[in-house]
Amino acid sequence: MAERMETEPGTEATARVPLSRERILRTAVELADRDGVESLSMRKLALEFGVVPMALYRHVANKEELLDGMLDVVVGEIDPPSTDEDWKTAVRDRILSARRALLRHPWASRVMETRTEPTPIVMAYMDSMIGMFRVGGFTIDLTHHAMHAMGSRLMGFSQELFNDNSDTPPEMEAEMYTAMADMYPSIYELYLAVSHDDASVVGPGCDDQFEFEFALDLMLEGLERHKDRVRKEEP
Amino acid sequence: MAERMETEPGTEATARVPLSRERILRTAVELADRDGVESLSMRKLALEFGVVPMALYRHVANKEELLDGMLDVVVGEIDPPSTDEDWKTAVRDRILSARRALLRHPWASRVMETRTEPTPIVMAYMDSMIGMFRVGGFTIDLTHHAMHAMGSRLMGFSQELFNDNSDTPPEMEAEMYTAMADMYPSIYELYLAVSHDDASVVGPGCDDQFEFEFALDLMLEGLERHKDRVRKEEP
DNA sequence: AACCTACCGTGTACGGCGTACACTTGTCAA
DNA sequence: TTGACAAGTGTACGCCGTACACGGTAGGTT
Repeated sequence: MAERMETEPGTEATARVPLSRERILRTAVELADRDGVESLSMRKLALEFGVVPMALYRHVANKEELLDGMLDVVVGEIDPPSTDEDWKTAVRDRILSARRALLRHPWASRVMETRTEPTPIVMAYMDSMIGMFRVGGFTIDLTHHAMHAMGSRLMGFSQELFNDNSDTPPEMEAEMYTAMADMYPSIYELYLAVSHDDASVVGPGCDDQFEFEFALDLMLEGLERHKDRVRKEEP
Repeated sequence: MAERMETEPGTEATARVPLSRERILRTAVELADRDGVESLSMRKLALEFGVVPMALYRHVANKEELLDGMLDVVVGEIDPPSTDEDWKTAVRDRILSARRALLRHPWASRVMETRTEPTPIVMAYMDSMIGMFRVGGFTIDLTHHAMHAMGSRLMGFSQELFNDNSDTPPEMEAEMYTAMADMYPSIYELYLAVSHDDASVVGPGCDDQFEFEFALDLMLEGLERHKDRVRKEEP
């Protein structure tokens, strides 16, 4: 229905917009954004096109390949590296761009975890990231360590370690925490500190973006020190 | 069959070892270790006990709760914090213990990603980790940032960023990389450096353990500097 | 005009999954 | 003896991914 184009107004003759790998991937991403990747099935996706499930298999080999393709769409949204900045801000900006892409598609990081082989597009992303360290003056060894060290941050996310998506209302959450004070004293103490420190954050809770950048800068500064150390040792 | 106990030799009278939440969780962990968590199903798990699938539901509410319980088993294998060391080595040791637990059960980190709410056991782990920073002299704010910064490392793993579990033999892998040299020059350069640097590593490839500790120490040193900086500012 | 050939979507079917719900069976206290 | 309760059973439902044989349609060749 939604996928028909009237060739002439008032005519019964209609033509489907033909399926294509691109269209399938884009729609799958939208569906996952809207309803969550868990509920994405080949059958529902086909329904979205008004088409029988097996029709999709002309364009993607199977569901795994569909997921790979969806990740490619997301990775494709990451900005290319800037060329007129020092390595540190260039890497920083790019990683924050990756993070933005993955926040737009919250399922993506979880799906990324399940992949065993990178697609060419992901490979290209890694490659250019390695290149950024290299032109920044990193030795190949330090670049290697840096890539490992950045770990998940390279893909623009780090565990939010239980993203606070609970469906409990805030006032009840406070109650819950005070009830836990005996059992988990340190968590409680941290909760108190964070929830009373409303100055820097809008409302109680923590500023994920700040935390992400804190960790990122910790790593970047550490890497910079390593780099300079190596420089001094081989004058 | 395997789950029967002969009460008397030669007698047909046999008694099942009764099901229990503990036994179910342990067996599920073994099954996931052996065949991968993807292929773990309630039906196969029941089969392992020679029991009908629905029997399991007397002991675990549903599959989600089963997975939660399995993670609890894994987290239960993490050593408790040592009390007679400085914070840095204590935190370091504990995280490496967590990493060992998660390497023993490679499915665990992936499943952890899919959880939305922590179990009490995971909460307790977090709590005691927070406590380690606190007794180490961290302010509550810095502790907060530290917990976020350690991110996945707190759970003992960081992305291995495409664990090299490919089923291609090593000699073909070399070929593959050289074929990719034009497309991904930086990856190729890195590959060359790593595969020729056999001195520190047994065989070509990279020493994941070394990389993990490199990143870990980068973070710990960065955190230490932050801590000392705060100290000096408020004498 | 007749026919061949590719391609692309269809229809049917299979085996596997999680789990709801009603049932039997075994155990033990009253 | 009975009756309650817990533990395991059997059946069934609605999902899922996808193998496989089929039909229709457009374009090129004869």
